[in-house]
Amino acid sequence: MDETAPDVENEQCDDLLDTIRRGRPAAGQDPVKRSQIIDGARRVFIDKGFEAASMNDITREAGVSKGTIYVYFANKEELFEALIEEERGTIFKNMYDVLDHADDLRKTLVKFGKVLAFKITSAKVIQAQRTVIGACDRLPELGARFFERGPKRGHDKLMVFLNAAIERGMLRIDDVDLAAYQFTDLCLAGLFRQCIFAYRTKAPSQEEVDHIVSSGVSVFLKAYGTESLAAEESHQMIALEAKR
Amino acid sequence: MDETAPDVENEQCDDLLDTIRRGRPAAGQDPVKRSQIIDGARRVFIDKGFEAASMNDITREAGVSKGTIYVYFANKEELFEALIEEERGTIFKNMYDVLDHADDLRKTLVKFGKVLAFKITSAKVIQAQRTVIGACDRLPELGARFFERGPKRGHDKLMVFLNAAIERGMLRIDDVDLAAYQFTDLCLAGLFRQCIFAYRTKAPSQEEVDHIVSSGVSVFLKAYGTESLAAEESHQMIALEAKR
DNA sequence: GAGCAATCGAACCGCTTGGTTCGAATTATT
DNA sequence: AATAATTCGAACCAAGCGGTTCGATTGCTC
Repeated sequence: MDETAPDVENEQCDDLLDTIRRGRPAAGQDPVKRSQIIDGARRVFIDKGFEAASMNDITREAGVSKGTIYVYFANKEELFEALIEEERGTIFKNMYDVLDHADDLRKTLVKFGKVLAFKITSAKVIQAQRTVIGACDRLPELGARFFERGPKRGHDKLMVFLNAAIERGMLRIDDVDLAAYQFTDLCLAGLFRQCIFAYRTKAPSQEEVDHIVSSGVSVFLKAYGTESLAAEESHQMIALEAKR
Repeated sequence: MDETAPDVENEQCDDLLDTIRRGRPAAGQDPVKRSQIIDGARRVFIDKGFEAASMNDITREAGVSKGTIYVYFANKEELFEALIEEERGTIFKNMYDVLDHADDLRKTLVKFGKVLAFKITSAKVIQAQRTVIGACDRLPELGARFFERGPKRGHDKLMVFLNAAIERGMLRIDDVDLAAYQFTDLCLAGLFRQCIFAYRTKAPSQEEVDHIVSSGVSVFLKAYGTESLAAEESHQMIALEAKR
């Protein structure tokens, strides 16, 4: 690290002290203004892509002067990275909660699959992903970070869930890591590639997603479900028919 | 159509006649020069993306004067589209031949899956796909066309193959269209999204692809294989063990 | 070797880019 | 009301953009 460079963390600390002392955010520290800028940036970046988006567009869209933007963000790349970081957070937040209150295995998988498929193929998320993908030749670490802290983190949570199901004797899986990827891709079955290349004006319909996911879960369970899962399910079936 | 505009097709025809008559390509008709331009364009577009690539870069890289480029292509977009059109052709050409000389079902599916996974996740193809994805907000029809004439066409061939296997009583599938997507995505199992966001410097190893594909085919056949497939496979197994 | 046409290469156009600067206006604390 | 500092807005910069033009050059055909 460059020894002559000012220590960023101390600087921020000083700014924070200033804020407390004077009851007013220091330059480039007001979170409201910051959001305002990022909100404008989001609209511009996402529908123009990184390269085509101009700082002047963002200025206009955010209703903030150019000078101010450069107080909050050193340059275009830094602004973009901050935006994507936030975007990633909101996209993947709570996406995997379904896995925590598990009841029936099949039902849980279907519920999870639907949430996943819907989120990942929604217009907003597809556009955001396109923007990241388009920029990730120029900013290689951005794409890697996006994947690592987004999809990958969810993948890990899914693995934990699958391992628990294995423990309970409901699944038999050799390579859980691979199986988790297979499950995710079964739930998306063509949707992701189709959407990312040719988003069909509107998102896939509820019915379409339902059909794909329930079929995907069936395939997954036929491959990895154990006899005791089958027994439990037929037991439920009988109970259901008895009720009828 | 604009009646005053010269008829493009007749113009090309005249040019062709000129070529034959004079033994020399007409302006903007020399296929060698055309390739030379596209080759340069490929290098620039693919590693800079559509927006960031400049016509001057391409001029330099192709070793062709700017004026000449504009004789062959009306503008940047047209050049880019021509490039992608060619790229799509070379990527997907022969990719589905494996399906034509079918012998053993599982073996054929594995062979096909490997070809698919390798192609789609190779460095060159990933970069090309990124470029298309990055540009497809600005050129929406390009992405749609790419998908339609590339992945979609292969998908259709796979459906034909699956239908034949159903006819032979080896598979039992309700929704063949969906099943074909499931198969493709089972063979890629996470690879595509992983590569497109965070290409890990080198392509997935042969072993990795082998593992993923053979596992994917197993899942697929457990879900959709019939008893007669199982019978045939166990029959082969017995023959194999007898030989040992 | 004469004639012709495609290619070259450089200059040029108007425009936009990311980024910078600075005095004026605004805002909140004291 | 005085003070201090953030924000504004507009002008400004050099650079690069896609695209065009045109005379010089090259290389082929006859």
